Amino acid sequence: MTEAREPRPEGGSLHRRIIADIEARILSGEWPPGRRIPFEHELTAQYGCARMTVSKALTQLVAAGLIERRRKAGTFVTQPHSQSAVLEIPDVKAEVAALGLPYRFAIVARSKRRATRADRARFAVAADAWVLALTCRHDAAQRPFCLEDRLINLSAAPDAAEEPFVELSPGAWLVRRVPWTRAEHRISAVAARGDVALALNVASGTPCLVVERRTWSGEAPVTQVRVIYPGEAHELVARFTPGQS
Amino acid sequence: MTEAREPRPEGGSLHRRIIADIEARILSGEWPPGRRIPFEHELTAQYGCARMTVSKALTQLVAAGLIERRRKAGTFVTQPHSQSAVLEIPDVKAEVAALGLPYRFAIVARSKRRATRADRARFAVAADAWVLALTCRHDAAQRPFCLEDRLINLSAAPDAAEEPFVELSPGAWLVRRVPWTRAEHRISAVAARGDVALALNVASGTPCLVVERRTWSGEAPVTQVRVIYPGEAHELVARFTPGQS
DNA sequence: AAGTGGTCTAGACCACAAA
DNA sequence: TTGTGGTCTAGACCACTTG
Repeated sequence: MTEAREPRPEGGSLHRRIIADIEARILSGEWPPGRRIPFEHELTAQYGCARMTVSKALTQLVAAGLIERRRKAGTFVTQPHSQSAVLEIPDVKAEVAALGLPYRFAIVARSKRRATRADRARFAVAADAWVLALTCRHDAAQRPFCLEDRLINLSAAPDAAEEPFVELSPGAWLVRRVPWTRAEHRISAVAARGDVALALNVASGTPCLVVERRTWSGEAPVTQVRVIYPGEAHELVARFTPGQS
Repeated sequence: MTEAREPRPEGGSLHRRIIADIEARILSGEWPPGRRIPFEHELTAQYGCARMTVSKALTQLVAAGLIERRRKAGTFVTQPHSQSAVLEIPDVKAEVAALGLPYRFAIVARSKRRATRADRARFAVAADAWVLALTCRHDAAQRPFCLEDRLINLSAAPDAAEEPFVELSPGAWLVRRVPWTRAEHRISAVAARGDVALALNVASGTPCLVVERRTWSGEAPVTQVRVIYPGEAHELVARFTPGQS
């Protein structure tokens, strides 16, 4: 049975207030890394609530990486080790729209073939697999915004072979069609050379930001893409606020 | 009272199995974006468990971004919009150690001053605030690995003024001393010029990867740092597996 | 051996949005 | 108005780890 209890006074639910309280003590330095925080039963008494409510709060703080829990020993503030941040990788169209510029894309090269040795170096597809190679230029305000060089594993996305990619760019089309379970991104800086410099309309040697993404569905590779952003203007932004739950 | 129930057969707790089941249906495409998934009371019946157990599972799937919940309407598979990935930003020392190379760092410039106009452009510190500007070169195997240009707000970290930064690099020292609540990272590509090219021992114009990080504690700025990695070799890696909870 | 966290139950009341 | 999710309770048993 549920007894009468006081109404929630302030910012939302009780377990959120517990989270906020503990988080504040950790972030202020009052509870430094390594320090044991009160046991569940102590917090239960302190907040006058059921154990499950405290447990819910602490579980979320574990997920946020602020605390660690060990049976019999207790709950401890984690030692900060490596920072992690959530990197948003938007669709190029959305990215251009966010700048308030008109967007356009065009397929500049297309080739359906059996995977070559070079293809297999980019992406672990079977030697005899059919792949679709696409090069796509994305424009913002009639100027080159980025160049996309993509390889699609046609056994994972057979429909791609017949798709003209008129309405949707290859990336947007794939994200709607093929569910993926794993992705890996690599970000690096390169100098634009030859065809790339030409397509992006920059001088050879111009530094460019490169985002390479591989996507799998289960164990099967789906696509590999290399997006090249010209010049020093483009920025990827990642933010992290610990315990934003 | 708790009735007898079957022992947990397979991979862990019941709510984890519920998570795995639903996740599998979403990732396989069986439940496409926008589709309503069973109500809590249906899942409760299906798994023969209490409502709270289902709720716990669904709450975690919300946190993972796989589903959205609307009162009275139900729970729906989210539309994929922008991909997000967790970017690990390790300490430089750990980064070099991971390559199996000997690590060393050296402070190459140090200046304590009141914030200049240029400093305030980098970071929103008060006009009369004391700041510590540091330039630090990190070496791997006796060769320049990256160049760190840092500004520390001395009102947030007063001890930094007297710290020689011999044992720990400024970044490692700060992470241990000053709790931070918010960080923002910007990643871009630039060409090495002048002093930077000299310090990194590369030709002028060499493309470099730049990671700029600003850190706050509450509303107060703590530090701003710009880390420049020379050449085309360095890569930042980010991975994403949806719903790894 | 004892005490911690991990998980689960069978209820309950409430807030909110859709019909 | 109605039915959904949001939150909470007061128990319970179990697993693990440490002393």
